[in-house]
Amino acid sequence: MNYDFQKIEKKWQEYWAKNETFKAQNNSEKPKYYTLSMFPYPSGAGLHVGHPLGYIAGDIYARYKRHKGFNVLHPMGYDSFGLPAEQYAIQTGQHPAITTETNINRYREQLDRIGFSFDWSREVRTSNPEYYKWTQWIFIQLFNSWYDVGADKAKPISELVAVFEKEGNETVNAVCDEDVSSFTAAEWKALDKAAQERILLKYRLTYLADAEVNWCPALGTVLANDEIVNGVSERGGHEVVRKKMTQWMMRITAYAQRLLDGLDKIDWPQPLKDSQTNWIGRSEGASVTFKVKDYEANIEVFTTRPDTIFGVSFMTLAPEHPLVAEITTPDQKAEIEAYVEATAKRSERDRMADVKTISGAFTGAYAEHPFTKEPIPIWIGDYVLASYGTGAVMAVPCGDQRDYDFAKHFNIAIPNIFDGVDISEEAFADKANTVIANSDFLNGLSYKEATQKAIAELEAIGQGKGKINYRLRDAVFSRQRYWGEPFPVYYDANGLPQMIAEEYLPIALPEVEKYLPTETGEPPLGNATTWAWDTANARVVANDAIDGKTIFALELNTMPGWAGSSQYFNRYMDPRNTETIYGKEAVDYWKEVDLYIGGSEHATGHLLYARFWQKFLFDRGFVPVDEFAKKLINQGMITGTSAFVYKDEESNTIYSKNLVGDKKVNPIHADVSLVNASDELDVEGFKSWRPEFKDAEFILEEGAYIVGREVEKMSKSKYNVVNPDAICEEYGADSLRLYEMFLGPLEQSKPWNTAGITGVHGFLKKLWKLYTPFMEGEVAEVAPSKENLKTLHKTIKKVEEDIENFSFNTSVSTFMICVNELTAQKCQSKEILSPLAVLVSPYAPHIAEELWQVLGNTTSIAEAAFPVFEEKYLVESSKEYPISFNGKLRFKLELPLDMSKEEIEKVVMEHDRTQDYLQGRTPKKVIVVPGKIVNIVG
RNA sequence: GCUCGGAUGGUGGAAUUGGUAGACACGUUGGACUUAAAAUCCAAUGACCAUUGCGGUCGUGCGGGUUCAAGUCCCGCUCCGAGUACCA
Repeated sequence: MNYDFQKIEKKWQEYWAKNETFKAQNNSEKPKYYTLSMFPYPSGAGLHVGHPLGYIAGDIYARYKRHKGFNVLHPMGYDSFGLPAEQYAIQTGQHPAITTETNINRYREQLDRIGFSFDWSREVRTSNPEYYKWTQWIFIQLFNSWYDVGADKAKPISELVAVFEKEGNETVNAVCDEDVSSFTAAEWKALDKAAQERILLKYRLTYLADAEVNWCPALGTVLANDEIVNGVSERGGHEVVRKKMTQWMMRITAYAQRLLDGLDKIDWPQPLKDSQTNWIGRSEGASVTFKVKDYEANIEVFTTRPDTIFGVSFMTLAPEHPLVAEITTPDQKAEIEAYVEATAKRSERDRMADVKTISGAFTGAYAEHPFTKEPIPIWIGDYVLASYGTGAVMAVPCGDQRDYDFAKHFNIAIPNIFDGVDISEEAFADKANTVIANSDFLNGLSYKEATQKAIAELEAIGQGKGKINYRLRDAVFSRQRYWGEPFPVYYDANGLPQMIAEEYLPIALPEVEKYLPTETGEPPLGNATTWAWDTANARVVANDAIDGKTIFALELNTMPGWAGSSQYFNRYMDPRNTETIYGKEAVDYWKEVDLYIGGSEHATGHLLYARFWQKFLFDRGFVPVDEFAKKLINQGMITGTSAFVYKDEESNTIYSKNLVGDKKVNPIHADVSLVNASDELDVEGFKSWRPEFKDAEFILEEGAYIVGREVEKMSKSKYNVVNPDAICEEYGADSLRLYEMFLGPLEQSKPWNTAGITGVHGFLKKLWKLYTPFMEGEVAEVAPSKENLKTLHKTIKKVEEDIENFSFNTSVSTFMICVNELTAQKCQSKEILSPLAVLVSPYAPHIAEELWQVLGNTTSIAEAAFPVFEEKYLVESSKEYPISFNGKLRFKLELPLDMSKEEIEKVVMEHDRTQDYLQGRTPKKVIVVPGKIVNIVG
């Protein structure tokens, strides 16, 4: 009987679906285990072999945990809002929902073929109204919350209002906008409703603000910082400019410290934690207030080096700093204005690309040094960023290279305040070796001592205090796009945002004629004609009904891509709940994701925002834990192995790789499916694939055309994409699963080369062969031999260790060794073959199910317990000792393991070969490590 | 520039606390089976030298060091990859 993988795989995929084998229950006697793979954006291109890598690893772990007696939750869904479907809609007029549906169906087919143990009954799609209802719901909760710094948690806004009514805002310590002024209870009560609303907006965890945003004209939307790579949009690589717009913002900065602290509690890869740490960018220092001379204004700066305060010789403001226009003297006005205008014109990208050119302008104004009272010239320069700290720095040229360069360029004094340091060539920024000089009360102190002293003195004169600053900014939450979650928001007669009551959610995405911005520059939802909120009847009505009394305009922006993905892992716990976001029982039972697998590219996007929302939901009592994923693993990328043919530049001749020599040739990508395992090209296939080369002359070597190979990113344009369907067709899903694991360590990036798959496919055939006696009829009960048991238990031990360590590649090798050994032993014992099938089943579930059935079982192997390793089968009585001389292995000697050190030395020294090597010399030393090695020195 | 990874045969990669480097596969070569091919099976396969057999020298990016013993530990470099970037 042949190994008919097509038939077997289809059979068991149908069985699992029909019997709902992997459906998870929200309560069980068993311990719970929640393993999750990051859900995909269903793109039009479908899956290539790189995509399922993490899913396969997660699936192996899920199946393993099931065998180990856990109640396993292993769901899958789709992050189905996003730009590509919308771009396609703009080009073709096709509704993104239709494109998305088609793509999802294609994904589902591809996923089903690979034999995943997903609980599809829990599938979520972020673009489904039943799902985004709850994304909108969370937005409302954020709107109705503020951050209490004292309690270090988010609280309902109603509690804040209660405080305002009782004692005003003086006692309130909240994370809020910087421009809140203080008021008493009486003053608060005297305000009208709209004025109160305006104040509350400054406290809410999501709020409207006029923000400098990254505007991408080509995409017609703003982008978050993490959506910009190298100054251009991550998607499409379009130009990004700065623009001021009213946007919904998320007060993630309230959580900066907790997001940082939480990293210590979770088992995530260090590089990922590092990039979150850098992104949050905590720095300790002081805020210092400088008075502007002859002017009623102060300049606040943040510095990490308050110890160098006596080294300040100028100040630099960002060109966008609000004080610039005010303090500039008439003489300098023209110059400053020209400079401000010039920098505004430069795109962020230009400014970044060109960090070497030093530019700036003098405002004509002076600040006053807090201690010496000396005048300090105030400059502006684009090396100071408006978005970091206060947008102003106290420049200490002797201690900071940027300040140093600026000072040199503009001929500003560079006072030296370091003891015994030469600063004629460059600034001195070494904190550890700092000794302060020429600094009044700080003289002779180290960095640490001087910092403390300086802060204390600044506090004493009321011009500064210790401060912790974060690089993390509040996140822009509005997108000027169609295909995203609509906000559950309308704008009342005062133009103030109002939340729609929870009971009327979801607010469904309206239909539009065109997916482009409107002629007046409004977002695509501006094209909707039925997009107004009727407060009296609580429903969406036509725009022409807007009367400013009971019917109002709805929000035109939509939410960003990360909104839906910041809560899906919780929703899987209770995905069909229509009453609440998830039942308390469900979320108390599953608590958090035990194992999360996904790409490292989400380090500062999805994974940071999701942690933020989780902490918020925790504060407000909606979830029981404040970190959503205990352990996280990044799967590496699978790269493609591109193939090249070499066409002569002059003629229509194409040379085989090793005949190119010094000839001038153009490498041309050949489709990898036209190349065999020996790098030989199917020339006829190539000619019909690229008809422009049908008359080309192919110069072969030894009768074949050999292509060049190069590892590149897997992409359509490089013709190196390998489709998992094709692999399933030719070798089967079990081979695909095994091979993806066999390629190398999960976390590492590695090239795909289809040629190697014959190895694992051959292994499955050999495995199948071991069981063939049971397919052909009755097999007499055979007791396992000692070798059989040793092979089996060795395998159990290794495979179990490997799975626990996520070292899936080595367990595939272990299976191969096991099957090779059992084949050599002619093993026919059910006591060996039964547990072996279970061991293999997480990796190659289809064949395992089939073999399990062949052995006479009538239930799914998924229910079988994982075999238990027993040490006793591995106990050896002897060991083949390597005998080395001066660390070099010379021969091996089989000796009993219970032999003492002395006895071993005696036997080895008396051995003929030892005497041969020593040639009469007496060794200086003999190292004997029982059970390991013997080394003779001398 | 900074931070974090990594470098082992022709290829992907093994090697637990320092203890037999190259497991397991791919590829290659030779052989068996076959009219032939495919499939399957067997053998060899780090490099170099020797070969009648035994064997020997070198070898984990480079240069040092610790040790009886180093892919593994320490110091100094080179190259490659990822992230980040005027963060005061």
